[in-house]
Amino acid sequence: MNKDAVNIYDIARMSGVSIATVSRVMNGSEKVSEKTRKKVMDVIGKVGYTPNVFAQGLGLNTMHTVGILVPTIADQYMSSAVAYLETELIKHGYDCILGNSGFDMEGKQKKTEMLLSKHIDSLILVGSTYAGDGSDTNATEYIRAAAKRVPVFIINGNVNGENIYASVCEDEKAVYEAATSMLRRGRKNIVFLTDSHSYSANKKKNGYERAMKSVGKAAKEAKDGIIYVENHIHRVRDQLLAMENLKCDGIIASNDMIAIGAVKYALAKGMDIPEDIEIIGYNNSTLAISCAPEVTSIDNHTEEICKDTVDRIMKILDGGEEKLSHKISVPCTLIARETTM
Amino acid sequence: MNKDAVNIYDIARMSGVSIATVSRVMNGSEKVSEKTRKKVMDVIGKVGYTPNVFAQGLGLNTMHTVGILVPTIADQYMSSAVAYLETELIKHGYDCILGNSGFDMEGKQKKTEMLLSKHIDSLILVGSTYAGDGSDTNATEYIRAAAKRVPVFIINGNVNGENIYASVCEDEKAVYEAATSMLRRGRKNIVFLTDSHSYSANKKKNGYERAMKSVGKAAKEAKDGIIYVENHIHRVRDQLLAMENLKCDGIIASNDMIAIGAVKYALAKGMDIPEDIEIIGYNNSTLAISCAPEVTSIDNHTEEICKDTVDRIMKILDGGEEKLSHKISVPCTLIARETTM
DNA sequence: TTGTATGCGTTATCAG
DNA sequence: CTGATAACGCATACAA
Repeated sequence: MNKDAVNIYDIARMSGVSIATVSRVMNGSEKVSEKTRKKVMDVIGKVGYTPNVFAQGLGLNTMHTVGILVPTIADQYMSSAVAYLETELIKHGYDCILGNSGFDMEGKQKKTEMLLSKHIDSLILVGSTYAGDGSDTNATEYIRAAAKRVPVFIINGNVNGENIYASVCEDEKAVYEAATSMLRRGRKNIVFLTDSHSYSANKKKNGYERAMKSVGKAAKEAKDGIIYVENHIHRVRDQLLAMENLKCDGIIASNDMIAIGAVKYALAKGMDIPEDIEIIGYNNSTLAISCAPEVTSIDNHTEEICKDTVDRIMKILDGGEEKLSHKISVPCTLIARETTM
Repeated sequence: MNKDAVNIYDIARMSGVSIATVSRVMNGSEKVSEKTRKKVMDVIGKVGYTPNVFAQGLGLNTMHTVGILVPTIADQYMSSAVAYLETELIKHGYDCILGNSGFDMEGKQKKTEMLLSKHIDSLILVGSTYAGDGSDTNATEYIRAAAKRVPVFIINGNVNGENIYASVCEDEKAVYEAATSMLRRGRKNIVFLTDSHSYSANKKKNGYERAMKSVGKAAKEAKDGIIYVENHIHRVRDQLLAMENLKCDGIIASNDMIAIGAVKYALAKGMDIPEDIEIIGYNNSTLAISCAPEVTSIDNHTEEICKDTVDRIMKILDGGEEKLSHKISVPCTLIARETTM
């Protein structure tokens, strides 16, 4: 059971050379005659030798592996991001190892440690939950600690520190513009729905508040328009239905799941969408088009961000100590559908 | 960069014992005095020593890691299954490493090889795509090859072979019953929508055909009711709209995405759901409740199957060569919503 | 109870 | 161009 059996010594013996030569052949060294290379390759081809990655890793201290940490892979945004990342990493000859951390601090630290212990060459944190709310530096100390060992990349979040790199989308701007355009269309009471205090959620919230203030709303009024909900369709709907004095003609949600809860709320209230109420979601996921009416959503360009992240990882890993900017941001795009006018 | 630096020799030196003793402490051996254990633990706690997993793996030939292969993690069913599997595996002290194989043979073989090369203790294949269509044994040869190295578990698929274990849900029965109940409610023209020829899709198809025949439909007629579509909401809708002589009052789909495409089709046709047409999806995913009307769906008990799979893996890994059945199956449950009467 | 010595499969250094 | 040999860090059989 679990017999790799054939090792470099076997190949060496079978092809009448030393292990050093076999190793050279495997690693494509120039310093080996075409004749012996062929001899060795023939044997390898015949018996199907694969180097033992542990032994390799032991010596080289690298596994050509990057760790990817997500709060939960059972989330459309995370799973699609992981899919993009994996696809890109493979192209560069890196495998990936996945960790589900959950949202609590203990899980995050533990899983970070787990990934680190696998001697990953780099660590990718997916989701703004890893950025804390952007203020508490204790909450992100484990990230800085990890960055002492390998370069850390955060997708859709930002943490300051040496060897930490961030890729974010311009959430603040996107929500500001979405809200502003609603206001231009004459909407009077716009609310913002979110389920989190993460870095990203806060940026969206700021965009909303700035838009509200730009049309003369008082700070308090803008704050009151922010409603915290659970990330669950029916519970969003029910929570809104339970708010008896809720009067709104526009909703911006921090993800599509919540937006669909809002749609269900509006339908339950007998409102016409988008005439009576406009709704905008976030992430432009499959959920947005599964709904009826289909939900206008802000696309945060996950694929682009992921590709870009992998590119930057390779720059550091291959190119050595090249200096690259610690943070890049990409603009979002509003995908208009049936829940806006 | 990437300095683990502190190894077992350091700890041994710092606590004035031999590396053997440190190793014993790390592995919780009985044969070490409380005094020295404490001494060593103190040092470890102070400097934060973590054993090098490569060195461990080199000697023991196990990494306490299981490989999970999915065609694509960017799929609700796969990602939720992976989440369940990972949660369970962690409880048993196993980490997991993920591979995205795609749906073509080359990717499947390649990624299987990749995972195997990481010295996983077991391999889990998620999705019936890995079972081929159940007939062509060439298409599953790489699975049998993998099973020579480690126990292989297939979620929602079946491949015969030594050291290969399967967990499936009773798709045939579930679809048979769903179709039968539609027929009992007086539906005359029921069609079955699927995007695949996988083991699981075929079982569902068989359930549909059996139900049709049970009410006296000719074999040909039953066959004609099977429509192959793409796994994409709008393309399903458009394909159905393009079929000018399509007349149906009942649709069963092999997943929720397709079912929602069917809903969109019915709505575009101006049909009333469920009065004019009933629709049943599969997987009972978030998509099913995001739609309006919300889609009746068959729950295939992913969580249960995943838990069960991990339990069986542990029986083999911990318990040695215990014989367990090569295939278990769990029943499905119909979750009635607004697209059925 | 503790320490010593060896093997695990590579890669890399250094002679030849 | 090729071969012998020393790391790499740990677990463990064997000694003490």
